[in-house]
Amino acid sequence: MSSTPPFHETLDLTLCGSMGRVHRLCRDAVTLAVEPLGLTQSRWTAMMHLFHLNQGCTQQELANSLGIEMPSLTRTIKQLEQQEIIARKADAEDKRSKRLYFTEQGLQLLDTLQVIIADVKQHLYADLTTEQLDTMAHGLIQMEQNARQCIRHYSGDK
Amino acid sequence: MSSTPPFHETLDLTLCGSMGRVHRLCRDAVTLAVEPLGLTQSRWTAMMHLFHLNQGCTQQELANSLGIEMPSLTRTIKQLEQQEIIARKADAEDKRSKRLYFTEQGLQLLDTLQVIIADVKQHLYADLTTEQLDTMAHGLIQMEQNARQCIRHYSGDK
DNA sequence: TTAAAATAGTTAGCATGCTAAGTAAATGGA
DNA sequence: TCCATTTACTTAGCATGCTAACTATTTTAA
Repeated sequence: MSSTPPFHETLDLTLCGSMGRVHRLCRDAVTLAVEPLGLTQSRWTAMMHLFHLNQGCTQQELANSLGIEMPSLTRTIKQLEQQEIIARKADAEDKRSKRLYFTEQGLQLLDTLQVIIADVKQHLYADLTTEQLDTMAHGLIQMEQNARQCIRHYSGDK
Repeated sequence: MSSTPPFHETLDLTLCGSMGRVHRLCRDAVTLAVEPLGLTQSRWTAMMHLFHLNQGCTQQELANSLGIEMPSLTRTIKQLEQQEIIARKADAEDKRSKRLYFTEQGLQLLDTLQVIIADVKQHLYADLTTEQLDTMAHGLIQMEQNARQCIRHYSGDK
């Protein structure tokens, strides 16, 4: 027994591959469930984050919340605007900024979306205890910090 | 205290967003570290998996190991072949299959790659105990199963 | 034995992340 | 005050995942 490798070593080369795979699968599950609403992953994710940030935030704030870069968000915002789910209004104070709001229809769609996502989430978390989920969440945060430091190490510092 | 929500609830809407983010960051960290070798993420990942499968496997087997679809792999294989890191040889038994082998240079590159990845991995896992990593690995497997079932639920079964 | 179904691989084109480089507005220091 | 820097956002184009649809081969079954 003492020579058995730790379980996670057997799973994947860096755990990263598994995370990518689980990420894609969870994403696909939700996207499939919300398919009737005509939303892709990037769109429903942005909607959920906009809801949690409260309306009226800037694109920069939303991008930070999503953990993606601005250009990635620009495309999604444009689509949501074309679908008339959200509206962009120039900030009166700072003419560079655009603030984001749900339209009337957008709010209705959001309601439906929330219900569906809550349901899917239950399925995704099935058979996982709160302790397990919390351990995973803490681990993810730690790995995120490690990775960022690692990136700094290999790029900036030479 | 009793009304405090579980930690993972505060982290992200579905944990999926975090996984995607950590996945991208880990991937970037390794890719940056192996940059001198001229390899992108999909290429070094494929090399590592090919090594673990032993040479001579088919593209289908490698795709399964990587958890990606065939067309995604085709592109990567083509690049690795152009870089003369791997070679494809038609199977004598089954003319549809192509078996994958490292070239001489490919093997040398692999050696260097392994050393670098082992190093990066240490950084990425810093401050995480074996127990934590194992819990995460088990959780990921469970979530992967849940997601697959969920996808079946929303697509096939109606 | 031969036509239908399954399997290995490819090509074409979409979704979503990224970086690099550009525009317009705000800010800060000479 | 005014030019240089910074900031918010956009555009262009790449990397890597995907599905759909095609070819060629193998297997299955009538």
